[in-house]
Amino acid sequence: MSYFIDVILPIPLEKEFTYSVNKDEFVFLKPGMRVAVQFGKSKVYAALVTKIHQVAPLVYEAKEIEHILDESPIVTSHQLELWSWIATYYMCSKGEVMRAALPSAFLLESETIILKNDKITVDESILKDDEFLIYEALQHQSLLRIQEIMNITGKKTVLPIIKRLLEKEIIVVQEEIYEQYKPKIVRYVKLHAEYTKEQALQSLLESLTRAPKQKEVLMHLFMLESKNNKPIKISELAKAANSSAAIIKTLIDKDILEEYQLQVDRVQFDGDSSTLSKDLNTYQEKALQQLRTCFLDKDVCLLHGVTSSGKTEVYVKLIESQLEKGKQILYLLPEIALTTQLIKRLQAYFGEKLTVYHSRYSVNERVEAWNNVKNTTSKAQIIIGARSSIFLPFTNLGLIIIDEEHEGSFKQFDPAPRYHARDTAVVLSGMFASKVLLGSATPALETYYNAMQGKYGVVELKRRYGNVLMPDINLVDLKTKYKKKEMTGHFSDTLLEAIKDALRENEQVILFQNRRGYSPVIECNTCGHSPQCPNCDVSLTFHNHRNQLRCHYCGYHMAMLQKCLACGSTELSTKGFGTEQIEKELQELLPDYNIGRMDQDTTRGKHGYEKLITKFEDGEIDILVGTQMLTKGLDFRNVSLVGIMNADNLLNFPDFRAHERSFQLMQQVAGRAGRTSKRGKVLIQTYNPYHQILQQVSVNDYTGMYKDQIEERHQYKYPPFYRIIKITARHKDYNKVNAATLWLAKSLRMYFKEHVLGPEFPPISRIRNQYHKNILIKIPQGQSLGKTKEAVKKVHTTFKSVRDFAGVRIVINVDTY
DNA sequence: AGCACGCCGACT
DNA sequence: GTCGGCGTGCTC
Repeated sequence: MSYFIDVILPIPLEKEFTYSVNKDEFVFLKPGMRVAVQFGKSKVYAALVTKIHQVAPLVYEAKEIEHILDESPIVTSHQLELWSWIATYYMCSKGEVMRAALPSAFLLESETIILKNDKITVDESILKDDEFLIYEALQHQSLLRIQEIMNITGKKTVLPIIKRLLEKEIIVVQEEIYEQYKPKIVRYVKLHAEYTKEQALQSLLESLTRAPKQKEVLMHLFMLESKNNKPIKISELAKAANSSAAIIKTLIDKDILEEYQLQVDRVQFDGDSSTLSKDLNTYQEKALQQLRTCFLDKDVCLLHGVTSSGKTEVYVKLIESQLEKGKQILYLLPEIALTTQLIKRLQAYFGEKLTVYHSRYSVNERVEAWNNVKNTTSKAQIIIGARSSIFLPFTNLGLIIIDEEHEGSFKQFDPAPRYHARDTAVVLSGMFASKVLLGSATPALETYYNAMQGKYGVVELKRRYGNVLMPDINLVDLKTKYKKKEMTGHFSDTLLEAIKDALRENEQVILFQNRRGYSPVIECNTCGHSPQCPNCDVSLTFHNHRNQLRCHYCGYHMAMLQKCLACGSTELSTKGFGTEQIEKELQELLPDYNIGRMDQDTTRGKHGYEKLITKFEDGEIDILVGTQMLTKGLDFRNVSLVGIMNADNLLNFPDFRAHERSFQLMQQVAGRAGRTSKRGKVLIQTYNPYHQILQQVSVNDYTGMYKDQIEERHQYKYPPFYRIIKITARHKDYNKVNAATLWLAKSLRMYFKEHVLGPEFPPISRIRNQYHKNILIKIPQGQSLGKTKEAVKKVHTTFKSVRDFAGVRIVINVDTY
């Protein structure tokens, strides 16, 4: 009898693969366990078992597995179900989902190592030069890696050389696999069992009179033992006795002390969690009651609460009641909002029960969090994390909170799976019959639409906490300001005066400019030429700080030009402005104040972001200039003024979401102002103060914005009325991209007629020397999504078999938000 | 995705 | 002539 398993491999291939196993393995294996398998000629991967069966494959011989990696499943059946849903809905392979879902420590990959063959005596004369080099290196080193061989020979293609050496039997190769996860072991000590009797101890202490240091250590050990009655770490003892590890080692060697080891979690919370959750004010209390009622007959509810209305406190209450029921809670946040500020606040309430799952944590920490969730340990009852935390192995989920629900970063863009964590969370929640709470001051149009349609429940929270007034938002017309010459650099007199007023009152200021660098364009005054990126279709941004021209798409950079590349003129001017320029102007205008800048360039380092925030909180910075980063979940007490340097470049963004996004962004930035008793002030500089969106921002009119935008979406056939699938073709050859997309659009039109838009070049048509071109498919309500995707897949498959289009990369993006 | 195989230009 | 470029096809 033969036995087989089907596995998912972490590679972008549609198929699952079948391997053969022996009877014991057949009995032992369960879906969700990992096995190491050889795939292709040499590589070994960790594959995930999905099925155990006895159906032999028809057209090929199944390979045997290498070995089993897990004692018990590391992935639950719920997860496998969710993976399937993601793969189908977002049109990607299960392997891609697997890669995104598992902590990288679970995804072992092998590396080829080269060893010398001891069984043979080598005739060195038959070796060629590079072969000899490797042979010689192996005399000194027991093993070599491919990378090392590349360094030794100075060649890029080393595999043929290795092949020749293999044939001559001079070397052997092996695949080295390594399990990346290493449990953290802490060493403890206790008194050896022999000395637990009073008398034995007495004589021991006497015998140690001539070793005062050792006696000292022992005395401290007793002190520590009596003090807190818990295991004593070696490191702890060494510190307490002001002694060295060597002395302790001597004691262990003499069998006076006994060493033992325990496995511990890397992430441990050892603070105080005694803080009781705050009492809610009447409005919060009312919202909480409404939410509870809502959840009786709705699975998803929206909490639409203005900025600083105390949504978090409401969440805390809901979390508490889930904890009482022993359920797990998932708290999703956009990556950037996962600041220590918020985590500390929640830790104060929930302490030990809270686990943070986050890309900044090490692979080992992630594995521990994973295991804690799967084993339903109390440590991982509340998970707070960014979008990838939806992949954790929940067993008993009761509630998912999605804070800042409108944030675009919940959608993954670049590597597949291109999933939206909010929408996936709703599906995940369905598997556990749990509830989803969406929270936002500026809900996504789709969400609000669902709420209006009665699909989601909705609860409003319109008062700010402590009855702080909503900030006073004013528009500043740049056109008249320039005409009247009331501008200093990029600052209108209105804004500048307001900044000075705030500073005089010892308050802080936030200035928002949605562009980093000094200026996005450099132009020659004589011939009008402006330097472009050689790899991308954009002009280079000038960074004053480094005196460089940089491309924000591919990272290309060069020293700032002294003269025009086209005509040699030295008269170069800057067009447009970014955060750097604002910072510089401010420093000149207000030399007595400290100005900070927060953008990708200043938050690059590991704790760069953290440091800036702390500095601002501590009042070391008076004015903070920054990009989008400023908007997310930060809570600064002393900010009384927020300035938006230029609203127009937000509004003019070529995307059907630009207006919605601008509204959300400006409302969120504005929300940073005046979080305590004093009413905050917001100034928005624009050339177009009568723009509908700006008017709506200035009076906090979310509903008005919603009505206008939803009308437009309806008229122009955009979400939520139509779903969108975007298909992008990429290739370095311009003509090939054109031909390929024309072919695709034509084929798709056979199915979807007028609902196919394009092909059209995006605003930046070339990135990293690859041309991009898009086709949009709009799917009306009522049209089967499943069938639509099948049709798209069919077209894609046919496309792949067309010879002329070989090498054209196709990216399918479902729900392009 | 990796990796092998095979075909073609540009250097010792 | 080999080296290294890249296009093509396959992986249980």
